[in-house]
Amino acid sequence: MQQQDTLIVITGPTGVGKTATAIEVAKRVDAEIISADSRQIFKEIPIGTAAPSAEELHQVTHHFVAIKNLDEYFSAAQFEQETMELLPRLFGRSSQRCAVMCGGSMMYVDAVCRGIDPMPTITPEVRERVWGMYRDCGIDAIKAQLELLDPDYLEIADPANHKRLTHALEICYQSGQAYTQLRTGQAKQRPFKIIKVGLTMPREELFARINKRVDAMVAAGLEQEARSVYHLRHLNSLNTVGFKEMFSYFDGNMDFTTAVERIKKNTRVYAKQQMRWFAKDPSMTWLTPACNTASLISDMALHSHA
RNA sequence: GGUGCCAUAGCUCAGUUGGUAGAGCAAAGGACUGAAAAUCCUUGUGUCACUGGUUCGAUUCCCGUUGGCACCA
Repeated sequence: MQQQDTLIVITGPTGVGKTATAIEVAKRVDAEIISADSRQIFKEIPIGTAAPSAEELHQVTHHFVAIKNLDEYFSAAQFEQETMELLPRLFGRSSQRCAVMCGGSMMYVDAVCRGIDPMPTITPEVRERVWGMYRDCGIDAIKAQLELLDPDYLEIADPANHKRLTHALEICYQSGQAYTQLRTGQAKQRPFKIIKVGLTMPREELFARINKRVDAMVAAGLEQEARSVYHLRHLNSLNTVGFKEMFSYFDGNMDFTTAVERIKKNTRVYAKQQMRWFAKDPSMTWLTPACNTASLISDMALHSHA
């Protein structure tokens, strides 16, 4: 029987051990790895983003790791599109017709597994127009515009979340339609089987691992890495746990020890946010990392039937 | 040993002219459809150190105990 094209998704909170598991699974099913990580995609920040090591990258071919400059725009939608284009080639190269996607960026994982509604890409002009309005006139000006162009969204939106509100207005301006009209929430059908695995472990254990990993990052030269990109600190790609705290230290707003403590804390907070998001996903199979985890996952992919 | 000050949330502290208490941080819960490691929302019961006294009522005043800090010996 012909093996069906299968995407094995390995996700879970930061620090749980996704990278190592994914590499082992990829070897077992003769697959390449797609990284679903919104920060590891950038060059120049491998330490702070806990990117796969050179050795790990050498063991299995990875995609979407260290391919963008820090000032390049990238988004979940772009990730969806590029991944969908890439996947047929990866299935074709795998004797088991498998690919592995590994990462904890929640929107990226969903973008590929379920899809995102088509929306126009915001031009720099529109972005500047809306953000200029927000800067100069505040959130109420944004709300007033939405009241005119998309009152339905204003109704359901979080009134304090300026990012959501400005984004909605950007879409309205760019598309000439209400943002709400473009949002269907409909999941796309994918032409391959998806095995979605969430790695998890007791919170206490995960937090201990996170703390330890941050210490390891510091030992590996996080401070130096952060200094090397300090001049780009205004970029979204560096609005990232591990870097914003270091920048704060460089600016004299906190001492080094405090910065490291805050990185640990913010990483823990991020991990909880991921767990919360993934917990709502009914299609997820949860596993605790153990010595047989990779073999369990490959068996799920190779022996199940769609 | 003597004198003075302190003891309140996980931590740092505020406060109650006597009617059982609240900030910051930490922590917890939640939202999320094109910047998502982003962005945003919600949540404070704790023997007010212990024992006894005064009082209708004590975390608040008084006696003592314990612990801490400072100064004097």
